[in-house]
Amino acid sequence: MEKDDRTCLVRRLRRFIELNEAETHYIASIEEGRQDVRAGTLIADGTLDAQNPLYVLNGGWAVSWVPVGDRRQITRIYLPGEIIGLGELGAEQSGNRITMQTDGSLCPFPRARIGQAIAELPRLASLFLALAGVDQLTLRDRLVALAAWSAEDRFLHFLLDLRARLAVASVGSGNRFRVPFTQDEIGMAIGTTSVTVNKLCRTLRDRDWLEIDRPYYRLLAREEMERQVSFVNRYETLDTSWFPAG
Amino acid sequence: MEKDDRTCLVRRLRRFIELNEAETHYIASIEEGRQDVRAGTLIADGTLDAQNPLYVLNGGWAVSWVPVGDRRQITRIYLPGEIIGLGELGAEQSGNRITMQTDGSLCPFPRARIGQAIAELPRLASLFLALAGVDQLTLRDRLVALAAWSAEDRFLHFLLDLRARLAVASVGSGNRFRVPFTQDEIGMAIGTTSVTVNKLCRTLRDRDWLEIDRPYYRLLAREEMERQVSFVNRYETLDTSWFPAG
DNA sequence: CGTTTGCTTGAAGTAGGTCAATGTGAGTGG
DNA sequence: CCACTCACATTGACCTACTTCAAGCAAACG
Repeated sequence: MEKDDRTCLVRRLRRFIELNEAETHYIASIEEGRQDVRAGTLIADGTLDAQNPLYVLNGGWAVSWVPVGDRRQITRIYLPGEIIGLGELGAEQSGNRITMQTDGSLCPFPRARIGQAIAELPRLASLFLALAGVDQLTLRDRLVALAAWSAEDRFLHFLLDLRARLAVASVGSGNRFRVPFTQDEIGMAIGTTSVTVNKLCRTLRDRDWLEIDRPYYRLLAREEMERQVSFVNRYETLDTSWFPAG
Repeated sequence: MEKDDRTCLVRRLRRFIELNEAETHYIASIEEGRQDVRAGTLIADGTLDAQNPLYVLNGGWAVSWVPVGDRRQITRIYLPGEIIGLGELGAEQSGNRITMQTDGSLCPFPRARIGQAIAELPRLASLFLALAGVDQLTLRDRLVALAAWSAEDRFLHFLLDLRARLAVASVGSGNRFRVPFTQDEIGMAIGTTSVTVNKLCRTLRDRDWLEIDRPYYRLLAREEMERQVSFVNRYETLDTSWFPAG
C-alpha cells in the first residue's frame, strides 16, 4: 500500500509551490481526522454529493466508477496524496461511485474548507484550480483514447499513465510497479473486456514489451510504447506563473 | 449565431450567484477587448498554453479537438458565455487545438486575471472552480458514453446534451435547435464516422424520433431519448453552499 | 480439499468501420 | 441563367476488431 505518510498531501503540493506556514497548517488541518478503510468500501454512492465531504487519500488506491448496465466504467483512479471530490465540487449529484480498491486511509473534510482556502489562502486555491485542470486534461486524454484508439493502444496508455503517476506519488521511477486490478477491472477502465485484456497481455508478452509477475507489471519497452501512443506525461510540471503572490 | 451580448458571461454567472459591484466590474473588465473571429479560425494550437490567454466566448461556437492520425477527436464544444481555457489552467502544453466552429467573437484575457480573481474576489473564484467541476463532470459523462455505449446512444446523448446547454445559454427551451456541424464532425465528436451518423439519422427519422431540416434538428421524442440514455442535465443547478461569504 | 475468483484460450457472432458509388444543394464563373 | 464544382449527404457491400460464449486451469482460501 505504498507510503501512508500523514503529510502525504503536503509532500505532493510542495512539488509545485513553496508552502508557507499558514498553508501548511491548513493542509495539516484537513489531514486530521484520518480513518482506515478496507478494500471494497464504498466511499461515495453518487447521490447527494453536496452533503458529502471531500477526502484526502492518505494511503491505498481508490477508483471512481459509473454503473453501465450490469458492468462498470471506471472513470478515474486515485493514488495516495490525491484529493477525492475536487472535480465534483459544484455538483449536487454526480452519479459517480467511489470505492476503495485496496486497503488504505482517508481524511474527510467538508466542502466549505475549500471555500475557506479560497477566501484566505489564494495560492493554495490557485493550486486546487490548477490541479483540477490537470485532472481534466488527463480525463480528456483518456476520452480521446477511448473514442479513437485501438484496444491495444488504450491498454498501453493505461499502463504508461499509471506508471507516470506512481512515479510522482512515490518516486518509484522504475518500470516495474504494482497494478492492483484484475484483468476484468482493467477492462472496465479502458473500455473493453477481460478477454481482450488477457489477449493483449499475451501478445505484449510475446513481443517482449511486457513482463507480468502478478500483481507486478514491468514495462520492458517503455520508449516504444510511449512512441506508439504519443504519450505525454501530464504530471511532471504545472504552470504556476499566473498564481497570485503569496 | 445566437445572442452576442457583451455581458454574456455576467448573465450566465448570475444564474448561480448574485454578483456584487466589484465582481460585475471584474467581469466587465475581462470582457473588454472583444474581437470578431471567423469560422475556421484556430484559436489555440495546443502548444505553449502557458503563454496563451483565456477567452470569454461572446458569440458563436468553438470546438476543442485533438488530432488522431489524419482525423480529429472533438473533446468539447463551447457555447456563448463560456470561458475557454479554464480547464487548461495549470498545463504548460495541452495538445488541444481550439477552432471557431461558426463566426463569432472572443474576449481574450491573461491567466493572471484568474489569479487576481482568486486573490480579490473569493466568491467568483469559487464559481470558477465549481464551473471547472461541471466541465469535468460533463467530460466524465462523455467518457463513459464513448467507452461503453453504442453509437446510437452516443448520438442521442450528443443531441440531448447540446439541447440542454443551449437551453441554458439562450433560453431556447424548445426541442428544435441549430446544429452547426456536418455529419462527419458529429462523428468526430461521438467517436464514430460520418457513415454511421448518417445511418443513425435515417433510423431515428424512421422511428419518428428525429426531424432534420438542416441545419436544424428537432427532437420529437425527447422523453424516450432521455430515458434510453439515462440523461442527467448537469447545467441547471450548481452547489454553491460551500462558497465563502461575499 | 472443495469452492471461489481470476486467468487463459478457442470458436462464433456482430456492431460498426472502410470502401465505393450516387445524389443534391449552394455557390461561382461564364 | 446555365454549366461546373465542391462539399456534404446517402446508401449498399464487404470486412475486421472486437464482443460473447464456453470450457478448462491455477492459485487462494475457508
